[in-house]
Amino acid sequence: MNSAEVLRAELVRAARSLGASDGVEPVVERPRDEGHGDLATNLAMQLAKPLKKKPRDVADALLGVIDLPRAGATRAEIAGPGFINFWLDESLVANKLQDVIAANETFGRSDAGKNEKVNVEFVSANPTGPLHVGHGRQAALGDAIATLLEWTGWDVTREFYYNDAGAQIDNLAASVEARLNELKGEKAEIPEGGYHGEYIKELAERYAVNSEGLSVRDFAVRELRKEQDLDLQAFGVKFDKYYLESSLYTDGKVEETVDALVKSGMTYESEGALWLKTTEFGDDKDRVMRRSAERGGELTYFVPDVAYHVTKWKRGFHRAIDVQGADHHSTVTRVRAGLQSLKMGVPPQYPEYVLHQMVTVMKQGEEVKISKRAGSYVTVRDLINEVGRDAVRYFFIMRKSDSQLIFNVDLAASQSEENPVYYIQMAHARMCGIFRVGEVDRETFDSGRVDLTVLTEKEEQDLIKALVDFPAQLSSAAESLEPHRLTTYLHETARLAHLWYHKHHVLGQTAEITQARLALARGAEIVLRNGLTLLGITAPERM
RNA sequence: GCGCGCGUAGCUCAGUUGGAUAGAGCGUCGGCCUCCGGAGCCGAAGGUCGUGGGUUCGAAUCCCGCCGCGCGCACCA
Repeated sequence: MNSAEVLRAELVRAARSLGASDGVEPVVERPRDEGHGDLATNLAMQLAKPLKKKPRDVADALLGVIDLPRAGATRAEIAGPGFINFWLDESLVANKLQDVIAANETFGRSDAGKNEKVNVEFVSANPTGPLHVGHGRQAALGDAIATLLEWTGWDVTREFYYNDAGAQIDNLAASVEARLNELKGEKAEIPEGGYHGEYIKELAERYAVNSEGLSVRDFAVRELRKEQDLDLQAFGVKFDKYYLESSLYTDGKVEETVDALVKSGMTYESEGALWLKTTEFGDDKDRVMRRSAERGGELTYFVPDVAYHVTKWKRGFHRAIDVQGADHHSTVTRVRAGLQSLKMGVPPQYPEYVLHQMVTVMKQGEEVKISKRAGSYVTVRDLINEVGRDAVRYFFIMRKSDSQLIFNVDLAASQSEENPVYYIQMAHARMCGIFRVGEVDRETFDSGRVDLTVLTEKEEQDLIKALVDFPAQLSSAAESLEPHRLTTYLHETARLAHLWYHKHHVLGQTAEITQARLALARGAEIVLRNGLTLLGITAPERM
């Protein structure tokens, strides 16, 4: 139990003894303003109405029945409209640092997920070209979310869904064909909606030299998948499962789903097409599942998508998270409507979606729109080559996914403290540096017998509190599926570490102080390292 | 036009799920200083949280209207 939980338990007991109902859930949090103590509760304000008393009177009464030592506090006072602020025993706070060091690389882990299975699907690019910056944001976001869930006790599967069956692939094949014709001296006629990038020409050239007995289509898909794999490798993202859309057709899963939907009674025929009543589930109009004969009679794209999500459910994932660009927003209602129509006991909010807004790449104050190879867009590879994997990862998750992201290439590439990645890595390297210069082995450093209560400087207390708060920050980031909370936290913690470092020397003090400060440096190093590695960013020992 | 998202310091953005005097970095201005690890450290100025209402003890946060930006609105994916 952490200090907040201890306090909350005591508050519940106190509230009951005042005659509050059993359902009280006092909010205990760390106040923004440190003048307001280490922890604060709004309990008195919550109880004011049911008890028909003024908040401050309730607070008074509560203080009368609260057992401070049992709550882990040394002092409490009523403030503002009726908050009760608590000051924790400083020695307790300092001793929390022991926990950080003892847990080391596992510090921050929790078991909220109870080892239940969750599927995180991200990137899911069509194999029609190199990955673009949007995919990059998705890769960084999805991978970070997956890791956050792992750290909070979920059994995570990272999954990539290849749309290798639809019209996009026809366009791809036709585009390569056009370039092949060009090689034969004919005029290249790239179809409408086709692909114009330089890489298409390269594909055609390679195919012309050695087709390996494959069709243009199969060859192109294979090569581009290989290329995307390399992009992901460069980015350090690993998937547990690649799911091919085409397999849904060959396994008959798509037709199964169509049949089941028809049987559910949620479909109807109109104008020669088959429709799904998505309006029953909040859509603004019903959607076509199967086009009429005169339009080709093919299934629309969201049908295999429904079939795909059925497999997720059947594969035992009772929680699924899809990370997608916000431009695919319209699929959300359709996929959910399909799953609901099937009445398989899938919750209405399944799958959960994390949608991200667009990425704008800026270089020297100007927007960069194209890359040489891809033509119409900037690739992930371009960015990685230019600023490095760490910076790309960090920059892609440092913003809330639902706000647009401006990727400042110059800042990401700079080796200065204005660059947040560099700033955090530098803080970590500094902590390591202390040990290096002091010739103390970090790994075997034993803080067990060190008296940490001598860490009474303001900067020390601030840093300790931040370090101890890491698991809570991590949990909240995981719960809300918002990795940016962690980057914000890490930046702030790095700031506190820099501040402390500049103000107080570790080496060359009395043995007592040096030992205690080494423990603090070790704790900071651990938290920064865990945070960075969790996000797929390296934590160098020197820079 | 309809749906979704966004609008917070000059700029880029946080804001602990409704809490106390709204924060950080960069930039600007004014001082220090070379240290275990380096164009560093300290301080100041800077805000009607797009706007107008509502909900309540309390709103940047929730609800409604309006303004601005982005995305989506096919028998495309």
